Amino acid sequence: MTTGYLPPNPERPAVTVDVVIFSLREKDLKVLLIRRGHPPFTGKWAIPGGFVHLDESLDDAARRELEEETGVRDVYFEQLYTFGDPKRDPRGRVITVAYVALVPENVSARAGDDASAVAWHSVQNLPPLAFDHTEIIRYAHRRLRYKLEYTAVGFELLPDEFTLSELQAAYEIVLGEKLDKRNFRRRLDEAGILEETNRFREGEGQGRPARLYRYRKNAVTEVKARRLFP
Amino acid sequence: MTTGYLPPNPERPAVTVDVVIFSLREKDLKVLLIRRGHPPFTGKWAIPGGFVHLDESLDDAARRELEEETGVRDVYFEQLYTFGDPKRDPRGRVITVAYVALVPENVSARAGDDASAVAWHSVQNLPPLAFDHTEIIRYAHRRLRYKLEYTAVGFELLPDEFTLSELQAAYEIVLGEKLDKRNFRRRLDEAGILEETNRFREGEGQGRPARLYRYRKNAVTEVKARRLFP
DNA sequence: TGAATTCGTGTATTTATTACACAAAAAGTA
DNA sequence: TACTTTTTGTGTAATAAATACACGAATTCA
Repeated sequence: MTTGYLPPNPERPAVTVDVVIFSLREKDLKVLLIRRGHPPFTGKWAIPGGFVHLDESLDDAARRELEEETGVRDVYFEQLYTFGDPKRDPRGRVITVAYVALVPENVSARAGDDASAVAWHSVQNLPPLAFDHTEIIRYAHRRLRYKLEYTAVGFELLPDEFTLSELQAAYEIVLGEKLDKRNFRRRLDEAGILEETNRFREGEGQGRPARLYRYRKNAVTEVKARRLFP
Repeated sequence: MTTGYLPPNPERPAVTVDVVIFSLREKDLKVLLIRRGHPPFTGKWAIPGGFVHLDESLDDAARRELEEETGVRDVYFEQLYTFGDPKRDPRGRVITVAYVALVPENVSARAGDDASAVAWHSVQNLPPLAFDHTEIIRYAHRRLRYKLEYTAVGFELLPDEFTLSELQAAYEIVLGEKLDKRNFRRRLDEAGILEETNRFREGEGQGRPARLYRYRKNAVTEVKARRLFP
């Protein structure tokens, strides 16, 4: 602490981070919800979150919440928006910094301390949620669709190796529209963000085995000059 | 206050809003800076901001700060990003929700309570700034360039009526590149977001007077299907 | 009245996007 | 083992969008 005014304690809002965790499951875009075990909104579904510790950055707080609920580190996440309506929490003034995270299907959820249950819910069919979490999820979904068109973020929803059909299906689920197979592949090819492996997805389906691809980590992902999928 | 845990006072961060106010002046993109009159960073330049009151929303706090420094209401502004590094303020933990605002050239700055001076500075040539404000301005500038390509936000930097050349110059300054006059005008025409007036900018230059246009308020501005200026 | 300046307009070329179909490889079944 | 079913992987022509580019008209200034 150096000199200088800071507001006395009772005048400070509380600050939380809340994380919208997306994952593709059962051919649907799902979001991880917890059933609240404490007031307010006990028994209601909510996105995971918690108070920001005094010595951790916002990103660190989001990472911590994410790991508590999924056990995973090193997944894609980014800050979404900060929600600060004075009435959004009945306990008093709570400002929340919302994050979005993308995890692949092989990541499983686990209930944290203050949740009585955890489950994946389709974004198309959300239960009534605590706080303004419905609004937050809607906002996150809009941002995800948007980012998918411009950046290579779609890979974050798939395991390390995937077939082109799986990747296309992922895009179709998030964007909510069918894509043309050949045009989709041409775009990926031009973008140069994939590398092919010598392995194939065999035995699973009943047709011809598809080649497995992997995302080139050194590919420039952010702020493409052109849309990836117009 | 209903039941439910909230962290006790000393564990809460302080929360501010800071506003990056952009304006076009002297054929340059400028940002409004205040010279700090109190610790920390007394005498250093900073973007205007202040603590969020317990009973106001974040947008309201940003609007209030904006009005204090410029005297204007009803200008374009939007939330930018929330900066929360634990070390960003030497007084202790202060999280800031950053905003961007766009004001036309006819708006003038005025020093608030805790500023010893106010001035417009070119974003190309910023003085050393307090806190992480250099980073915040950089981020805001990137977002502005980006938004300009996709939305009709450029009008917010001009007065109600403007010539097409003035509008083009505004875009060129923010984007940092020359645009083709005929292509620029065709795009505006196709977008259908302008309406022409019967008035002309006369006497000011030495060439042929240019027609004045105005932005059609009912035009759909957000999330164009196509880029406005690719 | 002529020189200088800014305004306002159209077309041809290049590039990007879209729409569309079939043979090859494997699995399942009779 | 042959036949059916399913999924993979590939190219081209038509349409739409983006770019590059020049000059006469209207005004001010000397």
